[in-house]
Order: sequence, then C-alpha cells, then structure tokens
Amino acid sequence: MEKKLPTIKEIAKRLNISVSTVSRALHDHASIGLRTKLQVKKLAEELNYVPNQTAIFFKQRKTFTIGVVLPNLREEFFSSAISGIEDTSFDNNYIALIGQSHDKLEREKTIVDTMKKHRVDGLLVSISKSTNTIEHFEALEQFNIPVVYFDRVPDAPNIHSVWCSLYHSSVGAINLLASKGHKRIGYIQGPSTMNIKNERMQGYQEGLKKNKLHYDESLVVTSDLSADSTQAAMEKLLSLKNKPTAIIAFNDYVALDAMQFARQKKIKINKDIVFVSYANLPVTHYLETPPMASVEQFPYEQGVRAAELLFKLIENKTAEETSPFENVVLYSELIIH
Amino acid sequence: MEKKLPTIKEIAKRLNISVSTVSRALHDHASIGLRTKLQVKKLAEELNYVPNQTAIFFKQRKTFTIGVVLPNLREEFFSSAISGIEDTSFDNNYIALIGQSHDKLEREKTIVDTMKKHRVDGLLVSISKSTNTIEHFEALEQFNIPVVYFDRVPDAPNIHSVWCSLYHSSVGAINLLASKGHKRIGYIQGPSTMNIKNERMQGYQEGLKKNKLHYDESLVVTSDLSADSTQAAMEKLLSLKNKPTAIIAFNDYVALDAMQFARQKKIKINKDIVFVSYANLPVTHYLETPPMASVEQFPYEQGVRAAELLFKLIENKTAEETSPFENVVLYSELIIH
DNA sequence: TCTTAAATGACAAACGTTTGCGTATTTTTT
DNA sequence: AAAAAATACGCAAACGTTTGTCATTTAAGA
Repeated sequence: MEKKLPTIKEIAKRLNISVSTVSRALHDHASIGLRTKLQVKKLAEELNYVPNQTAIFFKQRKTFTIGVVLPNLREEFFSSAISGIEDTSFDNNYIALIGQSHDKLEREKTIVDTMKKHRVDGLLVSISKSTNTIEHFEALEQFNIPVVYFDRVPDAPNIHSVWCSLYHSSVGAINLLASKGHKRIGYIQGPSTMNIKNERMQGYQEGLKKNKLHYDESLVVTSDLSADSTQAAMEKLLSLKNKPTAIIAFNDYVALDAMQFARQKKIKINKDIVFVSYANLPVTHYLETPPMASVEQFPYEQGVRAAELLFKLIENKTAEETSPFENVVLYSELIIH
Repeated sequence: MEKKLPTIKEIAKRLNISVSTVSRALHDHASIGLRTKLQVKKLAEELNYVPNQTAIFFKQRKTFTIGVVLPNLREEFFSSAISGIEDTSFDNNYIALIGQSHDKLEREKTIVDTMKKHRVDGLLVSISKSTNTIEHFEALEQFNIPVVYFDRVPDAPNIHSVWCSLYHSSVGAINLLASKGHKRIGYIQGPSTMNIKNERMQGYQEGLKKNKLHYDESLVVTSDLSADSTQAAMEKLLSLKNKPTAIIAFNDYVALDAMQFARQKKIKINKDIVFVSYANLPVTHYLETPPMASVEQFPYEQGVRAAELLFKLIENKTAEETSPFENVVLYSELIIH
C-alpha cells in the first residue's frame, strides 16, 4: 500500500482552515496569529509532516542540486576533488549528483542530458579524454545552467574554470634535477588526445632552456597511462645509448609503473635513475624509494574552489547579473620527498 | 533575464491544439493522428523543448534518484564502491546523490534529511563510525524509501544489506602464517566503537585455535586508524619480550603506517616481521616490500550489488509487494603477494 | 442511406506548494 | 463614536505535466 504522506492540505482540512494559512503558519509569516501558528505546527509535528520538496522545486524552478561529471571516481584525484565539492555543497545547502564519463564522450553527453532533465542548478565538469567538443555543455546556457570546468579544462574561450597551473612546478622540477647535476632528463608524457593545456611539456622545455640543457626529442616518450604502455615507454628510454638519469612522469601512477619496470631491469631507483612526478598521492610517502619529488595539484582544493565559483554564478544568475567569465588558477607545489 | 523555457503549453498554443494532445503526441500515444504527431515533434525539436522533469517527478511521485551516504569519498574503498554504484545507477536510469558523513552522526542525520527532502527513491548507506542508532534511517520507512546498507552494516535485525565476509579470509590468513612457521601473530585492530560485526577478530581467534596457537591478549593492540595511533600500537607490540613475527593489520593503511614505523626501528619487513592486511589496495602492488597478503573486499562489487538490491526493492515497492529482508554476503579473498 | 465503430482530439482534474489580493474582524487613533 | 489602521485569514491562480472521460469527425459495414 502506497500510503499517502501528510500534506499541507491534510492539515488544513483537519484544522478547518485554508491551505494558504497552513503554509504561512509553517513559514512563520507575520500575518498569521500566534494561536493558529501553534496549532498548525503542533499538528504538523504529530502527523510527521515533511514538505514535499519536489513540489517546491517545481514551483520555485530551483532544485538546490548541482551535477558533477568527471571521468572516474576511482581515481584518487577525482575522488578528492568530489570530496571537496560535496563538503562545499553541504555548507551551501546544495547537494551533488554524480556521473562518471569513463572518458567516453557519448556517456558524458548522456549524463549531461540526465542532469539537464533533473534540472540541476549548475554543473561542475572535468572533461573526458575523448571530449573533442563542448557543445553539449554550451547548450546548457539556454537553460540557464552555469557550467564550471575544473582540472581538465577544455581549451576554449568564454568559459568558467578552476585549474591548477603546472608550469612553474614543471620548471622547478627541472631546476631541482639540474641542480643535482642531471643533464639527461626524460619525460613520459600523457596521451596527446587530451584537449587541455599542456603545461607539463611547456615547463619541461622552459626548464631545460633555463638550465642550458639540450632538448632531445628521444627523451620524450608517451604513455596512454596504462601499465603496459608505460612499460613500453620506459623500454624506449632505457634502450637509448645515452640513458636519462632522471625521468619526469606524467603522474604518480605512471611513475610507479615505470619504477617497477626499472626495478625489474635491475636499475636502482634514486641511484641510477631518479623520478619526479605529478599528483603527490599519499601512497608515495609510504614507498621505500619514493619519487624524489612530486607536484601537488590540490584536487580537494580545486573541488572547493570550483563549487564556490559555481554557487556564485548560480546566485548571480538569480540576481540577473551577467558575470564575466572567471578563471581561477591555483598554483601547484613541488613537494620534495 | 530569466528566459522561460519552452513548455508543452507553448507548443499547444502555437499549433492551436490542446496540451493533452501535445503530451500524448510526444509520447506516441495511439490516439493521436500521425499528422499531428509529426507536427508536434517537429515544433518541439525546433523550440528545443525538453520536458520539465521536476514537474514530472512531482506528479509521478518518483524521482529516479537514489541517495548514497558514506563516511568519506577520499577513501579508496568508498570511492570504488560509489563508482560501482554510479555505474549500476546509470544502467538503470537512476542517478545518485552523494553525501559524506565524515564519520559524524549529526552530519549523517542532516544528509538523510536533505535526501528525504529531495524525495530520493531509495538510499544506500555505509554508516559512520559514530553511528550508534539507526533511527534516522528507519524513519525513512514511513516515506516508503527503502534503505540498503553496505560494507559498514549496522548490527541490527530487519535490514537489507550487502557486505563482505572477512571471517574465512581471516582464518585463512592465520593458516597461511602458521604454515610458514609463525607462532606469535600480532593483530592491530580498529576502533571498537564501530557498530559492526567484528569478523576479523573472530577469524583471528578461530585461526589461532585451528592451528593450536595460544591466544595472547598482549598481541592484540588497537589503533584508531590514524598514523600516530598505529605507531603507538606498533610500539606496544615491539616492546613485548616475546615479539610477534607476523602482524595482521586492520587495513592496508594501518599496515603501511606500521611498516613505516617498523622500518624506522630498523626492522626488516618480510624478514623480521611479515604483515597481512585488509583491503588489497592497488598501491600495495607497487611496494618493494608489500604485505605478504591482503584481504580483498571487493568494494566496487559491493557497490554494484547494493545498488542492484536497492533497485529491486524500489521496483517491488511500486508493485506493492513486501519483500523480505535480504542480506547479500560476498566472500573476501586472501590475495597472496 | 442509416447505424455503428473507429479515430482523433479537447476538457479538466490532479500532483503539493507558494503568493498576490481581497475581506472580515479587531484594535487603535482622534 | 466614527474613521483609520492593523490583524488574521481565505480565495484562487500558478508552476508543467499526465490521464480519465467525453465529444466530434471520419470511415466502414449493412
């Protein structure tokens, strides 16, 4: 039996007053007498009345819900980010809907569609690897749904975004390595399909230049981030006549895979080859031979800032102000282990 | 300007037909002529019409939304679980709202309240460490909102749950260690406040008995799971006149902290002391000296099963069938590294 | 040609709230 | 004591859909 929940109407009927009076009484409206207010509240309590938010959402045209779409919740980076998003949402009385694109454009589109249907008040997005168009996000403008991109930000004008700049830390990594005497510095880069700024590479090149080191293309290899691919990339580096003595890895996982492979090849980590990587995952602190340094990208903080920006946009929207495009840049930090 | 979105009403007006006709046309109802259907669909397309789900949710009394409340999204265990939950929700056309209790009962209650307001169709819960009552969940029954607990399941009757049994793997861990000749096996247990079954301990004791080993209370120490607390626990174990040669740790993080502390004390991991722990985090595979074995608890799978069960309950509810309480038990696996 | 049935579509109620406006009663002011 | 103001509440519309019921048109059967 789908038993009906108590409504405002029910209360009105029992008390023989009108629904509007009940509604106002519940909201402590000034025009309702004290006696009535108390009566209404008492009965509401007794009946276990809870306002039907779906009705309210519908009427107010506001859901206090935001959508978060990102590639994969299992990646520590994203789960930290969403943790920040959830905390911020909680503080602002919003709640978050989640969707994983699994790096598939089609799925990303479906999710956006679902969230649109659910009439989210705003959207937080970290785009998938295969996202080569952001039309599906831009279409949300029609619906007055602001979008804030974070971390994996599309390279497009007129967007709101929060991301973490890796440029100076990348330069810093090279400085660090150069100061230790390294001259041959390899770089395992990520897949090129990613439609985002390539600050790691820019920093790498700039760092080399600053330290008067030669940029050698053979020292740059690519991994699709899978273990196999990373191994293949390492193999290339290790087969060079002039091997690198230091390697910068796209992220900690790549570094871990690379280090494991190196160990198999009887190479001593932090002696024969040192590593620097990105992300600064907590686990690296437990390693006996951790990467020499890691670039912290503050995922939690990014989540917080992105959510804050989104809420600002949502408020502004209601206030009928058009806000200019805002792009928040956090600065990564090179953490030396 | 809050520009109004196109509605069914708008379409009706433009086409000079009634809203009901438009609605039915859009739903391919049999009683609408082909001509009209095409006309309606064409105009809907042109206007970029999207049905207002909040109106539909409201009317249908169904939101196709589920709530997920768990302690912390940053923990790999939970982020994996929620990944499974999201994948399953996606396949079933549901979407998930998330809330982190941060192991605080008060916050857990607030979240449940918010989700109730949002009229979720069901709830997935992994209780917080400080949850000593489940009244706030039981109250959802009134609202016809089914609840499925997963992993951290309260020790209460008449609930639906999905969890992973650790008993046999715990026994198995002792068997493994005993077979390697270990006679002094320490155990770093988790906080006792957790209101859930203590299968690790039961397995520990049973394993000892089976292997005719003495249960020595001094070999059992407690950590609140923080690094400091784990270190203190280790200190106790290491200060015993008769030190353990093997240690079972509450989870991988505890093991990692313990191992790090042991290393500082110049103890050789896997030589002087071996570790066995729970969770089987991917990162342990990258360690030079990983725990000897780890108990895999299948968080992703738990999420999937819990979501599946919840959807079943939601459907049944609509079908007016009362389903008996269902408790799904997955079996952990002792993974030997 | 007349009756009947099928096809097509309009009307209106309902879902639970909020809110602008109007009205009746009471209180205050002069 | 009459007028003005404050107090307390009801009426009805609106938000965007879906759906049961009823009315009209068209086609088909005899």
